[in-house]
Amino acid sequence: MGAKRRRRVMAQLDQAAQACVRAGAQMTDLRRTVLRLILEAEGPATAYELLDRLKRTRKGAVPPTVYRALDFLMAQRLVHKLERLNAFVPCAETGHQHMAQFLICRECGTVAEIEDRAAARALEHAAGREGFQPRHTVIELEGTCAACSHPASG
Amino acid sequence: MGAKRRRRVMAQLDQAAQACVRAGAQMTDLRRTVLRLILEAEGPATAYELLDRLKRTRKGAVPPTVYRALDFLMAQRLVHKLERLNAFVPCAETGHQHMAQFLICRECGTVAEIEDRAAARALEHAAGREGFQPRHTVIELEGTCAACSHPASG
DNA sequence: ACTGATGCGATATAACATAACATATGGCAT
DNA sequence: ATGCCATATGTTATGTTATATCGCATCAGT
Ligand SMILES: [Zn+2]
Ligand SMILES: [Zn+2]
Ligand SMILES: [Zn+2]
Ligand SMILES: [Zn+2]
Repeated sequence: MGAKRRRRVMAQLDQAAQACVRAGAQMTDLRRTVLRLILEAEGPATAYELLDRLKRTRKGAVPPTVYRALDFLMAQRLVHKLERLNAFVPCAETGHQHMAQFLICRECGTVAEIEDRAAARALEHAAGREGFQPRHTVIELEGTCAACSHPASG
Repeated sequence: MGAKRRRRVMAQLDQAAQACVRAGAQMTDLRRTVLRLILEAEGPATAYELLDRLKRTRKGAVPPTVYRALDFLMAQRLVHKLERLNAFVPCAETGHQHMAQFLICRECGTVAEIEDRAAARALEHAAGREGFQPRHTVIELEGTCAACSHPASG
């Protein structure tokens, strides 16, 4: 089970590297490592959690080390920041631009990235009516996920 | 011009106090003062900005003092937190429950609270499809406001 | 070689938020 | 009146998240 997942992570890293080439951006060792740590994480990872893991292989890593990598990865749309959690997750749909939307479960901590076009359109229109040009949109729904709603039936 | 605004703030404070009574919540001096500081602020106010102002009249105020008041005011839906800015604004539409939506201008810092029912419905439906029950939703559009988009025509 | 852009190292500090325990107050049952 | 509980706030300390700034190395274009 671990092997399959590792292969998937590797494939995602390669995809990400190719996307960077296409965008004229440099996927360095550091950035690739931080992205790998995020991909390998079970859920959202905070900057300092990533830093701790990064330190295992990169002795001198300090906060700016990881924040710089995160800034790059966010600019490339390879990862998203969850503002409610101050934590980072891989983009579930890299490659095409989208208005990321998240469902964050308070019970189990699970985060799901969804993409509801109707909601995105509605917000774009609402902004347009105000003459507002959105550059970055945060949409995070915090509550109870399906699994945690059901009283463990079975 | 200042007098008019002060009267409006006072009216808002009284409304807020009444809402608290209806909700069985205690609008204490401290909480009222923090709400007043938020209402008087020109724009979004951070917790530490509020703390600094609070200290002028409440000598021993420390971070927990203001964070507790903010927690109360948020629970009463009298203020919102802007997650992108770690800052607080008064609710523009107190009294009726709503999915707050914000337009945050990067240029001038202006924040507008809007309420687009179509977007809210779409997100509720999207969550429902996933079996997710939202309790709190963050919607923040960051970009350029109408005033800042126009090259100062005149 | 010179220059500018980028990536990263390294140190320090700023900004944001909470834990944990103490004290005060008021309502209420005995 | 006394004891008890809940709520609000005081108090001290700490934890967590993020940035500023300066320096060095590399590399591409000139
Ligand atoms: Zn995404
Ligand atoms: Zn859950
Ligand atoms: Zn509101
Ligand atoms: Zn503006």
